[in-house]
Amino acid sequence: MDAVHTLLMDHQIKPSYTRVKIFKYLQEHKNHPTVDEIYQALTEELPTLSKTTVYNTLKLYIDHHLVKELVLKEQKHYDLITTPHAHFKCDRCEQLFDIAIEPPALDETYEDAFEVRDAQLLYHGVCRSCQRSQA
Amino acid sequence: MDAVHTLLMDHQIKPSYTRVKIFKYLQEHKNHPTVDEIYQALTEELPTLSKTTVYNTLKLYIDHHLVKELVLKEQKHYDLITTPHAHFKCDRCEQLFDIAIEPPALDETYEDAFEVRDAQLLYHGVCRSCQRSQA
DNA sequence: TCCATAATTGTAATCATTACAAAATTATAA
DNA sequence: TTATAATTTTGTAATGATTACAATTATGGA
Repeated sequence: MDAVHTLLMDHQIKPSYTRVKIFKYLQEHKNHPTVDEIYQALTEELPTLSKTTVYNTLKLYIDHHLVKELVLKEQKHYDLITTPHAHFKCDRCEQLFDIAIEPPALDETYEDAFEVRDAQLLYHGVCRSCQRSQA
Repeated sequence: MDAVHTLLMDHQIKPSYTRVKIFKYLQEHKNHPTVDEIYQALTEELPTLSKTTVYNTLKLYIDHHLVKELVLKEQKHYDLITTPHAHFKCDRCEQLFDIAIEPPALDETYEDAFEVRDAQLLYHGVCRSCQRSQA
């Protein structure tokens, strides 16, 4: 039995051929691939693969907390620069809240490898009033 | 003289009527508006305003570090869930690097107001090799 | 084998953003 | 002032990732 098979079954996901392939691709390519990269890479082995399937499968994994989506695409928002701070976005009401936390600075391990020009810290979840108004 | 006029001039930006209006809108609406919200709000006062102008003006302010762009829109990337960690994105070569820093937890001030389900910490800047290969 | 269910595909629609060229406005110099 | 140059603004079209959705295909059980 395949470890990926078992893992998917454990999460009530039927381990179809395509799903296993996509999962293994993620295991073997930890460089945060995009949908297009996954699609391009697998289309040789799976000539009938469609991009929609890649989207669907990733969504399935995300819903089951097997995969994380890295940079949420949404509209851009604009802010007059004040002090560094973070934001909380409610996934229900879509509201954006300011949070008075500064993104942590990079320590010595990284500070000569990367010249940081900006940092963004974004929390996601459910805000108070949406928690209350839940059925 | 208007304070916004002076501020823009200080940053070598000609304070045109439209530019001042957009800047003041941001000052008076700190709720992180989108391009569309700015456009919709100002289109009454400035009936000939175009969305392109809003985009252009914001880009100008961003380049002069007067305004910050809040959630960068780009392709989504996918990552198998491991431990919480941060990322560094090089603005030159577009590469994405893992950073072993955990996004800070929300303290007592916020913890009963927000139910956090996810946090993303993203650094932007220039990576080592791009710093070296600069003219 | 037949049927029901689920998985996969492909095309079209959506929508924020960008490119670009034309038009309008403003500044400059004679 | 007038002509000319430079800049700002506009509007339309293109781009490109993502989603909607209906059609097709595969799968597993009776």
